[in-house]
Amino acid sequence: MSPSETKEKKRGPAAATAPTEPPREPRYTPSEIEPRWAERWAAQPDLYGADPSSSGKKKYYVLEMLPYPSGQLHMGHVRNYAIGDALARYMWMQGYNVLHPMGWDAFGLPAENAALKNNTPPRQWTLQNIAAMKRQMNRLGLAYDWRNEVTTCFPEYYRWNQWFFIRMFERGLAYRKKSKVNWCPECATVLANEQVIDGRCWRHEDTLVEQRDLEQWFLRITNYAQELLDDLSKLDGWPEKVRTMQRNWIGRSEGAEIDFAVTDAPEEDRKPKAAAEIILNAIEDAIEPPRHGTKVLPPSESAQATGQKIRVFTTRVDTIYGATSIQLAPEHPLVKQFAASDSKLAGEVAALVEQQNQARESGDVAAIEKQGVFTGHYSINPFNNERLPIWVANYILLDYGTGAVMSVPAHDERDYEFAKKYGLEIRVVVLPRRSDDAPSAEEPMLPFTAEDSLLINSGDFSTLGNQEAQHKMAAFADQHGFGNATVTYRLKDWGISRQRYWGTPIPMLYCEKDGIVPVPDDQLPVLLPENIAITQTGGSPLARLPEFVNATCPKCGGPARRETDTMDTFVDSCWYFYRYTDARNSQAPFNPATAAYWFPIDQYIGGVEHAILHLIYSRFWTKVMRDLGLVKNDEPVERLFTQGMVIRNGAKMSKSKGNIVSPDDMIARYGADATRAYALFAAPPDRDLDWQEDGVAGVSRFLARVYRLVTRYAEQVRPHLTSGGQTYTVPLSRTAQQLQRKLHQTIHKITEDFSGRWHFNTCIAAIMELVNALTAAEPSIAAGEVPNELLAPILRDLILLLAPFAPYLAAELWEQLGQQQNLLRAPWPKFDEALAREDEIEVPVQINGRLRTVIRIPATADQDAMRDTALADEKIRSATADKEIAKVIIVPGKLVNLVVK
RNA sequence: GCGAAAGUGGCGGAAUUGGCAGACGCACCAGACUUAGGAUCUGGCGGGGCGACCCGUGGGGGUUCAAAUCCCCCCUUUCGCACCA
Repeated sequence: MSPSETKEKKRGPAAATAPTEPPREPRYTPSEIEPRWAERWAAQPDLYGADPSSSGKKKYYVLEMLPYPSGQLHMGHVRNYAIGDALARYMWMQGYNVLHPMGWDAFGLPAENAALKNNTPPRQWTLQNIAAMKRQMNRLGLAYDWRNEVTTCFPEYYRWNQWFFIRMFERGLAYRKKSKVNWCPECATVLANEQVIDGRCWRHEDTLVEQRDLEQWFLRITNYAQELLDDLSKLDGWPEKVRTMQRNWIGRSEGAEIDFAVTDAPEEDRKPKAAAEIILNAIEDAIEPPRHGTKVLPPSESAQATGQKIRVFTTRVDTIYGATSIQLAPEHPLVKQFAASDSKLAGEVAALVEQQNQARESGDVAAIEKQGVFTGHYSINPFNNERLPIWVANYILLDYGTGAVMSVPAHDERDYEFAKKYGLEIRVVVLPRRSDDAPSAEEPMLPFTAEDSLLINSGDFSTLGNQEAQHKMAAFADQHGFGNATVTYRLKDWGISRQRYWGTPIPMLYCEKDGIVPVPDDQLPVLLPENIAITQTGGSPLARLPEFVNATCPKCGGPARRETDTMDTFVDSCWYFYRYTDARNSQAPFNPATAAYWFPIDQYIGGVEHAILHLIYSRFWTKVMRDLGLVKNDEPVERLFTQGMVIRNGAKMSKSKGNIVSPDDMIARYGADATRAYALFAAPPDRDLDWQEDGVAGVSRFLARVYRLVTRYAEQVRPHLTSGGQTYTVPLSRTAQQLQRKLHQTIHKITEDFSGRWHFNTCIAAIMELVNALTAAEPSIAAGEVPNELLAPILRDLILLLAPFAPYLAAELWEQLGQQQNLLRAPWPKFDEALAREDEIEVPVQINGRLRTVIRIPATADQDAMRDTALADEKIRSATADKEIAKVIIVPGKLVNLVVK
């Protein structure tokens, strides 16, 4: 027998309230109530079941982002799940067929690190963590249908990763290439572009990412760049912030590519020596001669040998007559070629790259001073046949556009800065457009970069508007074979190869004879060997297992080598939410008909940190699946909600900050209901939440008050809950009416919030107000002024309103009211506007906008009545006695303002 | 540098539309009760003033009968982007 029960018995039954003698009542003991209910719920696996064939019900798919099984839930998880769970419970009570699943993003590096540290196999470590976190979730009372649980490290799941990969390979969407890739020395693996933040690893903020040349598998996400961009405009249920981030990430820009021929023509004498060359000579003098006596070809000679073209990308082809140099990225192939025969140049470029790398470490890339080196070579502007010096510049990026740029100092900030520094010519070729469509007479402030402008000094294109000129000049280039209009994206193909163990094996074979061969479908899954010792960081552990590596080519039957890299774990989370709809399917990733019923996800909830990574990859995957004929929807997620962070003492909760609050601690002290309700009460869900333990205690006190209140009247109202309608034998007292009114106002407030604003903090505050009103009315209840016929539905509805936020307490009290029906299947309280309406209202009366008094008037009072009552008020009469009332402003039902001189 | 969001008591926050600033909770103060509890109940709680009143939503200006809310300028914080040609 628990201590609380002992106390209960000693205290005896609840007595009617008497102000002088507080009743002895049972205490609210979440530590007893909650585990009891958790056990009952666990025994009913279909309690939160979703039924696709459910007749007549509308479907609702609510989903929280699946966690990585680190071993412990943190408060960010609790907040995330408390939001989703409240919504799921509300939708159930609204009569929807709700799918609310949960799973585990179970592959990933921490399992390997843990294996290294504790000598525990990754699988074992992961499964232990899953068990621990699942226990925490159940203790929190989260309403998940575990029958659809998805664990991404199980072969039953990852075999479909492999299946999808092969489908993509067949369609040219997965390909292998050698390229410069991001390498995190700490992770000892390659990272996707999306996993590099400010040149650093997304998991290791202090670790600079290196560039390595490696053979990698890529997914051709760029094929979908335009659609991923276009469809963002359809996602009006997504936060604008996330859409903007994705737009920036995709980074579409329209422009033109133009070829500049590298020239071997000797320098013309009639042209004055360019300032650049003067500077170059000075630099030359300052630099030591090549040490090994390499033969340095004169610029013209080396160019003569090539006769090549430099292709530049520009969004401002209209300014091409203002180009005064060509700038190449230091890594541009032509630079290598120039440098091969020019060791001085090679040294200068190397110095440039070195400086750039050092600057990169300091973080602020844009602030790095622009530096360049003249190559000694020239190229020809195809529009006017001018000879332009070719430079190497540190601000040109190899992997954007063509890695080469025409420099137009008059009309580009960076080119301007560069030209000023090195004394390059600055030539104005567009002018602001005046209101009469003529070019402005004055020289504009340089650099002049405004979009709407008119061309000058641009041959046949002069006087054109620059938009028009862009089209005509690109067309001109096309006609003459030296360029074309084009579109570039910043988005790059997704590199998914990881030199790690704990991930999905890439189902590919390398055969001497047949080359790259996919593993046949009937041999899937390619199982991840589990008896492997993780002994070191780095390298692909699978490569050290001969029995894994050595395979047979399915085409020729000869020996083949297996791919030993594994897939990026973001592949796992690309489509897991489809698997939830049909998680035990062994014939296909899921049944398309079932997915078609549930998709798109109605509400997805998670942290904003996935705004790019997961949320762009999974959009891509859905589009691929659509093209494979598996799904009908273009987008996976209808509405997205990004919750704020949980912070404490001014910083995000983290081990390194030492400000972690453990959910287990909170549950042990205050219960799951209080912990969850506080997570919703302390701030609106989209804002950061400041965790204050005193606040949890406050919410816990509130729940205890509800518990005592309902317990106190449970027995007396129970018989009055069976009948359907509310019939009263006597007219309701004023107090009774007010309680009823407060109830309906609360129903209205919470129902409205669930349908849009999601300010659950004020929802819980509203329930507190309702409870305060009930408490205040207790003397009247004791005096028999509130009939049980009314008190019964008020208490019942109070429990229902509380259920999404504090499910354990709601279930407990629901039973105390004698209700047999599952609370989640009980209908949400119905709002009655007539009952919520006030009959008498307080209206502020102002004089010149300052509050002077408050009058009580019937809610139905018209403007005249409001004016008369206000003017008759004693305070107002004395305040306006010797003054002239110039004007009376009346806002019906709101306020009276007297304008007095 | 560009873009977005935010700035309200000692603290978390409230105030869908311009209409009583500070709901609700925490902390604090006073009291009641006591089987002294991680209680509970009642009252108070932006600042100033004995008072009538005055001041008050980051700062400064403006619009309005009326501004936390709208407009202009500035400051601070957070987030995103940042040599993208």
